[in-house]
Amino acid sequence: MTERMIAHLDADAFYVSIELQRHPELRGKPVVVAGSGPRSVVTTASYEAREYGVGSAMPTTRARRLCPQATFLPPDFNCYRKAAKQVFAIVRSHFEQIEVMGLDELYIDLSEMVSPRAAVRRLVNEIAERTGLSYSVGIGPNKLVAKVASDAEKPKGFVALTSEQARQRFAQSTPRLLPGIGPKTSAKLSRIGIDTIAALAATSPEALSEQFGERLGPYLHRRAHFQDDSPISEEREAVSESRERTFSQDIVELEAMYEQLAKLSERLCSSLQARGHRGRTISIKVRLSNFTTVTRARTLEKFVNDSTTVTTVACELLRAYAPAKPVRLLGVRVAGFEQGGQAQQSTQPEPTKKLQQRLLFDD
DNA sequence: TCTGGGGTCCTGCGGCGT
DNA sequence: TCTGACGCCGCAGGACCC
Repeated sequence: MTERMIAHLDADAFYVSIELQRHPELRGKPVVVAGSGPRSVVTTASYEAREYGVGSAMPTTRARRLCPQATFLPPDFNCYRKAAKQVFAIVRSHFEQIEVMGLDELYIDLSEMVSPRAAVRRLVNEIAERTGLSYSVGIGPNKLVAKVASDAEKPKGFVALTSEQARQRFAQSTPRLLPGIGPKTSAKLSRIGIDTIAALAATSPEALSEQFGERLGPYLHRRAHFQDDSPISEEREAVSESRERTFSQDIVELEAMYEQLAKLSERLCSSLQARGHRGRTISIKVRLSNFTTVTRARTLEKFVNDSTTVTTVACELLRAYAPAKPVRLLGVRVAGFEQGGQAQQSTQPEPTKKLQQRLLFDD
């Protein structure tokens, strides 16, 4: 097999950068894009705001305490989608094999190219000139190395590494740096004395399997060695779609919950119909005031996408569950879409092999 | 500190048919 | 008729990602 070469392009503070184009007077100042409700969280913070400890997914109330002088702006996803579309069009005009991972990042397969690095440098320059957006670039023999490299020198980074170089460079970093190792796995690793990527790499797959199971164990070992053979794949078919809402105040009355489920089902079904999707499994998600979250599901004989059926089933599931505490979030999901062959057999050996080609471009 | 919304995949378990 | 092994499916929860 010929040596692969993959680039990962990651936008620098994507949403904030777009907001700064509309509000140039805020350049160089702490800016936070966040929802305004009492239970909202931060979507993106400018690098100036990050110096105060503000970060993504942090409750907005906390961000305001940490950096009261920051300008808080509500997210405008339609605008961000437009900008992303423009960037993807530029990338596609120069490269054939790309994989979009969200609004602000993508992979490019450079394997067959003559001078790939120069080509990517030209690309990010062109994106900057035409859109005003800056990107950090990571290049490596696989997606894992490319992804970690793109994050290493943000903003405006350009880092190319082999797997061996990545192993050396990040040897003393926390395993949390590796995509696929989240807070839970990282904490569990720490509990057994593994606090660095080097330590994880030095642990045998067998020993890891004992702790993490037959799949995750060897997977963690490969991650630590920066081994990754997952392909660049253009598109994936969606397998489910959902709508959920956190209420600014917890709901107690069952009738009010039914009303919310009906609204969510309607929103969900109009989107399903627009996409031509129908599914057999309807589920609800209920988050109680103490933050415990439960899901309840029912699989029907027929594929459906009409809001009457979805609402009815969702309400029946809620009635059967009968929440014992006030409810802070309700969600409705339709899964098990028809067509496309039986998606049952997973062709993906990697636990993290999930390509989020989701609701990116519906305005 | 008080935790969004929209996704994917994995794991473990129990029911059921063969 | 009963029992056990096995595989499939649905369900629930968990972990992770952007």
